[in-house]
Amino acid sequence: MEFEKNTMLFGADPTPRIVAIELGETGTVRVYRRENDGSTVADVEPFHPFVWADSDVVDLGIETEKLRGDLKYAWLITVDSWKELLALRNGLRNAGRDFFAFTDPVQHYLTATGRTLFKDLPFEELKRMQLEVLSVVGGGDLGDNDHIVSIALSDNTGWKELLIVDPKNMQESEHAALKRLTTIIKERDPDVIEGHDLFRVQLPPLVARAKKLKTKLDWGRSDGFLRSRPSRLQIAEKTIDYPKFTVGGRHFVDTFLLAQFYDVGMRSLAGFERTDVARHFDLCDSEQISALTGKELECAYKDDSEAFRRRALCGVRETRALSDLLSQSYFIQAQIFPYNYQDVIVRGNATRINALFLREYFRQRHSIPELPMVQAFEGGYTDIFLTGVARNVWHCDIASLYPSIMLQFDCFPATDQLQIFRHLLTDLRTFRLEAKAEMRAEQDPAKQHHLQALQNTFKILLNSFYGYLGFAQGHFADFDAAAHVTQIGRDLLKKMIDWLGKHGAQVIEVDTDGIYFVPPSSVEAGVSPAKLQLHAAGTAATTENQVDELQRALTKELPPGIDVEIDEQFDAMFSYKAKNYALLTKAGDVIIKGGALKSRGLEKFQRVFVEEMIKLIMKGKPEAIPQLRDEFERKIRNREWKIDMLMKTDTLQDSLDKYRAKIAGSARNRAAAYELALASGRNYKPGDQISYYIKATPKKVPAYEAAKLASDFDPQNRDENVDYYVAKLDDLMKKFGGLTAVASSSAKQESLAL
DNA sequence: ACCTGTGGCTGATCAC
DNA sequence: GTGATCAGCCAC
Repeated sequence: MEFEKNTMLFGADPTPRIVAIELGETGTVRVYRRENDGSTVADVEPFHPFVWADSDVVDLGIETEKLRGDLKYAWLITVDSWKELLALRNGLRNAGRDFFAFTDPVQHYLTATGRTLFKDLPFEELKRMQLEVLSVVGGGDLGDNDHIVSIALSDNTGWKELLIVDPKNMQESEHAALKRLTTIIKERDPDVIEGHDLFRVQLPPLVARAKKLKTKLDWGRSDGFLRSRPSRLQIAEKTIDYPKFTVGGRHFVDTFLLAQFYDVGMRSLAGFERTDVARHFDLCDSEQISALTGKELECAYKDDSEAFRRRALCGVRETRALSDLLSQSYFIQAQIFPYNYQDVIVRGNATRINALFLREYFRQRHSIPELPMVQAFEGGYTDIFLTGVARNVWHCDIASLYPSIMLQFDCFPATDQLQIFRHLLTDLRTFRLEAKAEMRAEQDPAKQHHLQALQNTFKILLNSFYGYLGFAQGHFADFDAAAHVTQIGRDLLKKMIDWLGKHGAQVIEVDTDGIYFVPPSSVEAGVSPAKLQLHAAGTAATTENQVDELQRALTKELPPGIDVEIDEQFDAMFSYKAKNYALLTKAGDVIIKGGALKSRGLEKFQRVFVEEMIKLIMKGKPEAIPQLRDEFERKIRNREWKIDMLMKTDTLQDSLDKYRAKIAGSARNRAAAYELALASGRNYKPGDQISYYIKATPKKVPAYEAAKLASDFDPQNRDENVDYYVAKLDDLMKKFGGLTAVASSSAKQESLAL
């Protein structure tokens, strides 16, 4: 199956192996292509940016094209250069006309032509260079005393080079290193420059030093300069401000941002520094070398030691390995969406889907709608029917619930007159199944890996379509349709719950598309739920039949196209609150879900304690819990742990200025992490993490006054507030005290006991 | 300039 | 104390 032939998804122009697009001389773009011999050629192509307008503009002396259909923006104005487009936009704004236009010239070009980057280009043929700059901080942030001490470079062919600034001849040597860096970039001509925290940490000092030392960073493919402007990135609940750097004809990829995106799905990274991420993926070839920081690093540098060289090169090696893992999915997405490679990474799913809609409406010369009025709508159904411990717990869920509902019940945007939504959803679903099947059949590991990345990309896209319906900035968003989808989802789930209940199952917990329950045969009828002891029944063979039988019976209750899977069985479940539970797998592993049980907002000792306690509860040994508590208390009082067990790590969401402003305006409460960040005098930014603990104080004071940075902790002279931490332990005991023995009923189920 | 959605729990703080 | 509010994090 050649997925790339689907023009709605991949664009209508199949031009292969484009590696970059750059704005050229007036009215042109340069299209850089990779030839089969590995060289790069530049084609100069005409450039016609455009504006969608809500009315004819002949009165302004501009020609327009009337588009099909009766949607709001039904006139297309095309001009011959970027300069003209900027002038047109100003003209329309001044004339009070309503219009819509992309702000990015590359999106204009790719949308208008139907081209995308990287078609038919293996990932290995992309020229990726890694960069790591080490600086010595001589005072405040990027002060005059700061210097670059080394620039490490590598690329995906295995080449590497280390530029070290001579400490005895700082200025001249630094100047030479920067010039050499520019020369190397021009000679090796990478498509992509990769680095960890490239935008916030690596590039700003380079620019600052280059300015100071009067050397130009003309890294562009046609000699253009490095440019930057403040930008903002929303990653789940975090907002990261960063200077967005661009340079003509190349892409910047920041593995720090890739790690942030990765963690949204997995929530498994300990931190976001390169060493944290590399360690998580088991990419550290030598932790000690990599972890060499601060003073140690400075000494190693001044001694001109081998350790310094190894450390400096270790960074780019790890960055390359990280990028190998994390950037492939975006490489594929760049073949689909009309965005620059570096922009595909930072654009959200719904924004990217919007770009697909607009490209297809443009191709078909069809009018487009205005942004819809925002409306709140209800989400998925969540409920809990039983708290405490249950044994022999099964899980069932509806396979890809929202995509199935949208297709089965025709929940599509009302304004989508070309039915793009339906077509894309249908195709993506087919493609995903095919890519999965092909992947299983494939022998070559490299091709298998590619297919895996492809099917995963399809999956993410597929799951974003529902979100698009409720996306305020999507031209084809439809909040009524979104509300309809969730309404059907809630109804389906309630139907399943009813059916399970009627057939003797005990439903425990429900969330959106899945149900945890104790199967019928193991629920003892006539026992008061308050004393209900649920347990396993039957042999493995009969269980298998039971699963099939139940799954068939349940599916029969539901509309066609809605498939239920009983996908997992567990030895035990600890049900605490909605979206908060733990599972004991048949293999003996414990899976914990929910913020109340495993949030990063809890100190490590609390997370460990909760995990151990839940294990004991699920394994039927609650009597061992007081011992566990005493052991933890002893370790706290004897100060046996390293501070990482007691410290809390918070992520700064606001800038320090914004925090100050909010405090001044009583718009928020004080918080320890911000108070410490302010007191440190360092330039903390949103997205940065602060680790702190509570020190002993003569009087009881708010946490933010007793907080101390973990980095200021002195193991020789410990000052943590042991009573504070023991009290937390007892809070946990109280919190879970009533749920340790057997399943207890919630208020809703108590009526059954009567 | 940027932006998928809703639902739910907890700790910290603060006004009452 | 108690409840309200906010921020942060998590499930799906």
